[in-house]
Amino acid sequence: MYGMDTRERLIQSTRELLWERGYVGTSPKAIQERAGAGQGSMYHHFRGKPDLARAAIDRSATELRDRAQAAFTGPGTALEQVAAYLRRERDALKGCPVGRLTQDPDVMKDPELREPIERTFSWLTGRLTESLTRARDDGDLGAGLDPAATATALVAVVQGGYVLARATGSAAAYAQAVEGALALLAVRPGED
Amino acid sequence: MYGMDTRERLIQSTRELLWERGYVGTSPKAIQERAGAGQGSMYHHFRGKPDLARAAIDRSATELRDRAQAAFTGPGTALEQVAAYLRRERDALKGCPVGRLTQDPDVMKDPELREPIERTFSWLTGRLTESLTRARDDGDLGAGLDPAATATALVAVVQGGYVLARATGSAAAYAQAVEGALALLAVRPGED
DNA sequence: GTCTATACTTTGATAGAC
DNA sequence: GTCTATCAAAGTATAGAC
Repeated sequence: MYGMDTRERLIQSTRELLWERGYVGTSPKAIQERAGAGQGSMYHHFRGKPDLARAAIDRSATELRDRAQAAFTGPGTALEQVAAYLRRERDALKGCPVGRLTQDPDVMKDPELREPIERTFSWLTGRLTESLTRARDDGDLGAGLDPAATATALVAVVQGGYVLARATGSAAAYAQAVEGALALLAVRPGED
Repeated sequence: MYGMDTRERLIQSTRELLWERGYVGTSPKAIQERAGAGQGSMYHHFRGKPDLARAAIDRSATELRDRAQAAFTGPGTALEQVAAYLRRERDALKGCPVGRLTQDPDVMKDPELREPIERTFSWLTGRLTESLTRARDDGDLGAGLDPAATATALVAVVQGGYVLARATGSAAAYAQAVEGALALLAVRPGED
C-alpha cells in the first residue's frame, strides 16, 4: 500500500475488508484504519460506504476477469485451457472476492453494487461456454453434452469448492472438487 | 410461529435471520422483533447472541441432514437417489442456510458455531460418496471415477449453484448447474 | 485534501421491578 | 418468565477549521 495515494489505499482496503468480512461486516472506520486515512479523507474522496464499495467491487470484478482471461488464453487445447482455469493457483480458504458478495442482502438489493457481480458471472459462464464448445468441436468433449450447462456446472464447482474449503478448513477440499469435476470431463488427473 | 413457545420462536427467528442476513447482519433486536419477544425474554432463555446462534445453527444443520437423508433413501437405484437429491425442490435464491454461514468470519472463528457446519458437510460428502460407490458397483457410474472426489464435486455444484442463482437473480441457474453435472454423470435430463 | 469535533442511531448487553 | 430502564461502544455520517 506504500506507493499509493489516499484514494487508492481506500479502495484497496475496502476490497480486502469486503473479501474478509463482507459488506455488513465492514465499517467505514475499519476501512480508514487499514488505509491509514482519516474520516475527512474518506468522505472527501467518496460519498459514503456504498460509493466506496462500488469502486472496490468494480476493481475486484475487473481483476477476476483479467485473471480468468489469462488462463483461457494460455497454451494448450481448449479443454486444457479450461482445466488450467480450474486448477489455477487460488487462495481457496479466502473464498471468491466476487462470489462472496452474493450472500450480502444489502449488496444485492442495491442495483449499483449488484451490477458488477451479475456481469462477472455472466461473462465467466459465457467465456467457459465458448471454450467448451471449441473442446466439443475438437472431439475432446462428449458430443451429447450441452456446453452452456456444462459451463454453469463448472463455475458452480469453483464457487462451491470455496465453500467446502472454508467449511472443512482445508484448501484440499477445493482441489478435490475441481479434480472430481475434471475427471467427469475425462481430463487426466493433475500433478498435485 | 403461532403454536410455539417463546424459546422456540427465538430459535426460529434466528434461523431465518441467519439465513437471510448472516451472523454479523443479525442483531438481537431484530431477532426479538421477529419473534415477538422482549429483551428480557431473550436473555432469560439464552446467554447472548452466540448462544442463540448455536441453537439455531444446530437446528438448521439437523434439518438439512434429515432432508438429504430422505432423498438418499427414496425409490430407485443409488444413482437415481443421487439425482433426486440434486434435483430436490429448493429455494435456490435463498441459498443454503448452512453453507452461507461459511462466509461469516465471526462464525468460523468460534469453534462452537463452526462445529455443526463442519459436521454437516463432512456427513453430506460421506453420504454421497457411499451412494456413488454403490452406483459404481451397480455399473451405473464410470469405473475409473473416484467416488469421494465425485461426491465433493457434486456438493460443490449444489453450493455453487446457489451462488449462481443469487448472482443472476434466477433459480434457473441452480437447475442448469445441476443438470450440467448430472449430464456428466450420464444421467438422463429431468422433467423441467 | 486532511483533520477534529459533534451528532444521532444501532448494537449487544446488564439490572432490577413485576 | 417477561418487561422496562439504562449503558458503553461502535456505526455512519456532517460541519467547519486548517
